[in-house]
Amino acid sequence: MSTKDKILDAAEYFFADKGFNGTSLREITSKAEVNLAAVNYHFGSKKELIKSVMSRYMNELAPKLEFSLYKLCDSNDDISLEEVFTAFVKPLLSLNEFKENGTSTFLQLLGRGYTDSQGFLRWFLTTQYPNVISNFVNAVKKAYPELSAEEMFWRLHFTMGTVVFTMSSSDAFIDIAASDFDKKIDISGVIHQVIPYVAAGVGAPIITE
Amino acid sequence: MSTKDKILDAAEYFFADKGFNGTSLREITSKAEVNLAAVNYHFGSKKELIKSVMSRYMNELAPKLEFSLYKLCDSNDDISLEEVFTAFVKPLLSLNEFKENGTSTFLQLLGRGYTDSQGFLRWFLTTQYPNVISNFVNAVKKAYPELSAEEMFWRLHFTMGTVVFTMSSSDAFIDIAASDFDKKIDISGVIHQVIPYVAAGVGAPIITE
DNA sequence: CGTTATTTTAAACAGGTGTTTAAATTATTT
DNA sequence: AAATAATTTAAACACCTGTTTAAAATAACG
Repeated sequence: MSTKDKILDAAEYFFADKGFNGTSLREITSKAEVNLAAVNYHFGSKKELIKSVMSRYMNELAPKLEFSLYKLCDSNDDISLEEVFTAFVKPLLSLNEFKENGTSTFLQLLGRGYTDSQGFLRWFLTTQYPNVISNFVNAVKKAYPELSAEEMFWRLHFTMGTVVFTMSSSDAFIDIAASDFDKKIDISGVIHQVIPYVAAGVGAPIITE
Repeated sequence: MSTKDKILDAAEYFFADKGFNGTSLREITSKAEVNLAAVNYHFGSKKELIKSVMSRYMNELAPKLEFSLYKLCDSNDDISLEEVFTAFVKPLLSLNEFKENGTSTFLQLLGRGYTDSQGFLRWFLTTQYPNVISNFVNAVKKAYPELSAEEMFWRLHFTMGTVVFTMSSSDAFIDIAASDFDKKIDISGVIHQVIPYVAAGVGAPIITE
């Protein structure tokens, strides 16, 4: 394995668990068993390393997600919000074939990206992968055309919050759920719990008053 | 104003904006115009300072919240989930009288507490203020008795995520919304947008399959 | 082989972190 | 007013941070 890949693997491991700010380059290079200076040599800076870690996943996920959402919009049938959110499941779970624990790692990273680092990663994702977002918005529009642009704006951000927050702490939640309900759950189980929730949230009646 | 209060005020200002890890004691003491060593003298450590910042709000909020939720459960009438979440509004908004921008500051702090610092603050809040949680759970149970304990567990965590994530970035969202929709919104506006969403999410039909 | 490139290495850099110390100052109490 | 206690202060502590440097090692190419 190349030095670059060794660094990326070690970086994503710590980034997902402890956030970007909470992870030092020395932790990363020590786990990766490479020299400290290798990060700056291969990536330029820590900020670029963070981008690279996210890009590796996004480049894998974005096309699948775009296609899955596009297909849904393309048909002439009516679609439900549940179907819109279910369109995320297969692409997300396919990350487990891309990398071990890929799905939950990616979702945790996404959560970190939205809370750490004062939103620079949010900017990075929305500018680098705008089609995912626009396809998603189109699908929601088709499923719930009465939703105004403003309500859409808020509800999609609420949804983002639900998913990102849940997933960034998914390991802790899964542990608690396991001990409280004596029931083994994995990341796919959490996803199937969250879909009815966000679908109902986005599909909530429109505020009239 | 006492040194202790000056530190608390400066600390909450930076903590809300940049997180606990992202704020240094030197930033705090410099804004508070007190000596660096004052933090350790008055609070012992940074960790204890974080707890104190949170406690100041929680001690103000917890009794009001408990009472508001308790009153709702106490009546013989049927209650809706919307009513349950609406019970949070007045206590939360009353923080604005307690401190300028108290509501949004507190909610941002809460968001930080759940993502920063690997969950030690989550532990602190759930152990120090358990009655808020249990009253809340009881209210939800009364509004939606068909919900199993496990579904309740997940949906309340999803709700936590929605609120906490939204509020920790509420300033950014409010800015975007203002420029995109030409409409001035404040923290109370966001709260009224989020209630139908979480009420519908928690009230989503039960998964049978 | 010999000569470039590329990559790895140890060391230092400049700056930041939370915390502690002991002396100086202010408040309180006797 | 004198003695004690509480607070504030500047300085240092030990350690960690991302980044840079120049020399050493490895790889690629003519």
